[in-house]
Amino acid sequence: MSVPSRKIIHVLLPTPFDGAFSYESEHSFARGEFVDVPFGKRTLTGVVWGESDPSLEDSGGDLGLAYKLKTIISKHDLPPLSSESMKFIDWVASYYMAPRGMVMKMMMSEPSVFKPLKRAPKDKKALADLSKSMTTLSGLQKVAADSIKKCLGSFRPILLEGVTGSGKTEVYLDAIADVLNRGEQSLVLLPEIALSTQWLRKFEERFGETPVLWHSELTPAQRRNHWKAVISGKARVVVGARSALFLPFQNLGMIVVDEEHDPGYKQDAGVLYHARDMAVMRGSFENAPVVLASATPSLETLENASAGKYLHLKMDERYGEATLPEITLIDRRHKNGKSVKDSRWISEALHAAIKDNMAQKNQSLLFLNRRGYAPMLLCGECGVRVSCKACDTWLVYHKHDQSLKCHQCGFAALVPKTCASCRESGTLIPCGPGVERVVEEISSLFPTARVALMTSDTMNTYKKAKALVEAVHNSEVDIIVGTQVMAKGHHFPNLTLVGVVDGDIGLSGSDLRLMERTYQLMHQVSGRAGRADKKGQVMIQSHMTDHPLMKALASGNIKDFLSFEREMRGQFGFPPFGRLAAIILSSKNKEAAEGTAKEIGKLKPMVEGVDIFGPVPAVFHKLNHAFRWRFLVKGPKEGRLQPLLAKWLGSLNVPSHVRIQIDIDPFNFY
DNA sequence: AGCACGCCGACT
DNA sequence: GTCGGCGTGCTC
Repeated sequence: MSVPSRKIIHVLLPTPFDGAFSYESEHSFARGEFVDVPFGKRTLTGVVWGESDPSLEDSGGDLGLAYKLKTIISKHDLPPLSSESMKFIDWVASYYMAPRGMVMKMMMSEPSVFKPLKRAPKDKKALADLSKSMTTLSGLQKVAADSIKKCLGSFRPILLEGVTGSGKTEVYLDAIADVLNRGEQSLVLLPEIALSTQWLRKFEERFGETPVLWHSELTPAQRRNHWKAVISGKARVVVGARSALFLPFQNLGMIVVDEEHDPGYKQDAGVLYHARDMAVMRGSFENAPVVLASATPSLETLENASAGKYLHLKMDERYGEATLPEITLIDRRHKNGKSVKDSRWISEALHAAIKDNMAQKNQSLLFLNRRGYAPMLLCGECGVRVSCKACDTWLVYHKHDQSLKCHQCGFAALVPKTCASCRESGTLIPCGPGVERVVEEISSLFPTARVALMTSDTMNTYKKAKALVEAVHNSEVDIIVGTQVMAKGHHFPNLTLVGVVDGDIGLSGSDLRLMERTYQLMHQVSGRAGRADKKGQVMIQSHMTDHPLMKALASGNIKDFLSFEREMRGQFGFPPFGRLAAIILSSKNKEAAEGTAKEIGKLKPMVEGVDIFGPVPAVFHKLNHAFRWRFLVKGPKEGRLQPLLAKWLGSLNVPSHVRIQIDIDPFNFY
């Protein structure tokens, strides 16, 4: 018999459970309130997900009321999570088949908020009035901005397409001014590295203030302040990397996803979400427009736009049909594609082009998507290659610090003096090119050139990234050697020549968007192609110049490229023409991984229109001491794969030392 | 996810 | 003899 006034409160906790835990209390709690509860031997902060009256509770049942419920300890003096935020959490969890608790944990991303403060906080300015407007928009910009403003107050995805320099940023900042007038919050998502001074300068020009920032390099105190500013509604404009999408907004009026095509929006650890896709969902819960901005929209977004699901605003009318920069294929098997004297990775044709470009005081980029000096070390004596003990990978040689690194698990060690296998010393030979090696070679080919290396190793903090970007902007660099990070969110007006050192890497990928990415990258880095002053040129060194994709690229026509890509994806039923899900099994026990994978394989459901491939050993079969097997599930665009996956995987009992991970809408097939 | 409990290897 | 490795199990 329970006293009528006692309530059962359901609290969702930041733990890997999908369901809320039940507690009792004499008090009533509002949904969304943050409360402290005892959980096992510790105290956790969770969120009130619901309340029920014990008298209405059906006897026992699935709550398992065989034991006495614990009591809620206290509640926090914070505004409750909005019901829109809670709906969003529910939805993300169900879409990605992730425990709701873990999704909510992302929204409680600053744990110190829930701990008592050691020192009194310095009362930080809670983002002053953003009002100052100094920029005038061009006619075209105004049209686009007005179209966005008309959508405020209701859900509407909008593709804002326009070449770099067409002023997309000014357009959405202008719309943000209207959101401010409505008293609502705005969120701008940028690819991680693009949170640059370039962008912030534009913002400050427009609003005379700094927005509230959210990214991985904030100090805990900053995170605490910013998180609180968001939940209290004081933060009017938030700019951040993908994780900012999970901030506890109170009244979100608009979301912008800049560089929407950037693969960095796909979270590849923990809850495997795609921030662009989830931004659209969050917008729908918040009744807010979602602006997806890009010069090179993803095929998915373009498809949604042409199907009329997204409003399509184009900013580049005055350039007519946008064209790719002039693209030349350099066939490494033929004479002018042969390496120039004293070189292994630079062809005569590319060498001549760089020389020319330098003479005209323009910048050149050598693009190679391989960090380090050489992807592998080989023993010249016994032929053994140095591999990672934890993974199925070769260790990458980084010459600058004489290290060997595993790019999968992060293992790093100094280069050994002797071969571990035959014990001979000084026999290890670097094999293949990495960016460091290209730097070395290009520096000896062009001794007077100022060469900059731009990779995640040299741009791993905002400070370093900023310095490099500014050096390029200030023309303190003649030749950039870089991986894809160099292109993220940056545009270099004097960069007019791009040499793709190994164009074949993009063709043999186990990443279905690799080709699209290569094209996007070229577009992004290849100068102001089509503008009167400087025309961009791209040279791709390849051994497969007959490959249809290469030919499509060389045609120099975006439409050719996109229709080829579209056709390929359509043919295979890949997104956006079908749905994919990957299942990854992993275990430190080799036999358990394989055995479980095969057991699950035997139970593959047979469903019309759905193909299930696998199990196959993952591309990196061994990763971090774990052995991995994969399934790929492919289904029609209409409908969802999740129910099928839940039915298939939910019923089986997997040994506890085998981990099952579901990747909905996977990006890579590793 | 944490955190504790529990059972086998190299050290104060 | 104990410290500590991480496999396993539990949390309203």
